[in-house]
Amino acid sequence: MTENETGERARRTGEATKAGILAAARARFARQGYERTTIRAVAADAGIDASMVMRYFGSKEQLFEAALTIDLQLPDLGGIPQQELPALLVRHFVARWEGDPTDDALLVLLRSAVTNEQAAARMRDIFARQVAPVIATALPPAPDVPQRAALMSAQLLGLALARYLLRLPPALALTPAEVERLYAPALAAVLAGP
Amino acid sequence: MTENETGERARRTGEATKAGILAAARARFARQGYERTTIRAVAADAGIDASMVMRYFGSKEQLFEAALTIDLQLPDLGGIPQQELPALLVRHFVARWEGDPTDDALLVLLRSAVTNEQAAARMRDIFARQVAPVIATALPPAPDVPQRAALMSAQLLGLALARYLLRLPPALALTPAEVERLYAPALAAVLAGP
DNA sequence: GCACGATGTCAACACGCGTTGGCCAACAAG
DNA sequence: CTTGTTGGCCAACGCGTGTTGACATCGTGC
Repeated sequence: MTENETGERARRTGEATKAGILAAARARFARQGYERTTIRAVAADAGIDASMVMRYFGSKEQLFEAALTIDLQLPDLGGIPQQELPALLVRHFVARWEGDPTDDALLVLLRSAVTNEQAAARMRDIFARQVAPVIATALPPAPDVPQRAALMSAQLLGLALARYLLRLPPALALTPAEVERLYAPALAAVLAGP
Repeated sequence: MTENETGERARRTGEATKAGILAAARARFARQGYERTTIRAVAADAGIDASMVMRYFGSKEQLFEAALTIDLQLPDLGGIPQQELPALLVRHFVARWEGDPTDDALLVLLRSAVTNEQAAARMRDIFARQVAPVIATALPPAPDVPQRAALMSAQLLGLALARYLLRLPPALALTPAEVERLYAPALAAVLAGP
């Protein structure tokens, strides 16, 4: 057994390969979803044999699980006035979707969550842990805060669906700034309540 | 001419079988999506052999195509005042989603459109032919009417996504009337513009 | 009666899938 | 040198898939 020493030399470990597999898997899952993504294709993208994927991740399902890890990177909304929250959320999400083209995490999650119960559960978890609390801190306490947060999330998800998944032409015709201008008031309407 | 006789095995006409296959296919596609739905499973649900499905529909893809035929049954909005349109749309869509449980058409379309380009194209077509014109008739002419219609569709799709596909608990906690009360103003915000 | 088309079953084919296990090359340690 | 570990390839297995074609059954028109 190899022992780690303090003066550890730079070695070509399996970690690099594992990261390569994960990146390839994310890209495939994002483009094709869970079912149509094959272990063989992921392995080919990563430049190794399919059996290596099994070695490092155990099974296709575990590989998928690993690819689902996501951090929405929501900013801290502690001091944000309620009026500015909607525009900020829209801007942040659009930027997140259109930012780094190699960051397929959101695409993986949304595309998979619609047909894969495992991914749907992950989505619910992300909403409960990352989205709902952040929105709740910017709102005065009320019994229907979680419901309003869910409806705001629905709006943001619907935007992503129409623009980045279905690619409705009129939705694509808008610039990010125009989306913010037209869509933020809609978030605000749910935020404020009827 | 074949007569229906009680107690005797009536041989099915081809149309009845075809309709049975289509109903079974819609249910499977709605629950499992395109990839995980197998011809054998559809045939078993319809109580016939898998080769019958091929006989009647040619291929799995053509069966899917047939299952995608959808009529949103949007009411004529000719005389509707603009103020009432959002609530009417929300009510109509929620009713359509929660109405007939055997009518899986919407579920098929939405679930498939996220991973299947064929279904996505169908969705764009439905938006362009059924949704956008109806919304446009209720609005004063403006250059950004299609964009606003697309964003309203995004909101309705997001609602369906959160409530019926992802099943976010807070979104499920709302009654249809509460959804209408909270969500219609959001549609109105997009409809009216900033 | 008899052929015929409609309705349906059955067995098989070819293929791609996830997964397994054996083998190989490099290399560090004893 | 031997031994063990690591990173990797290769061939194969078992299975389920979409799809095909040969065969069975039965009501009905000539």
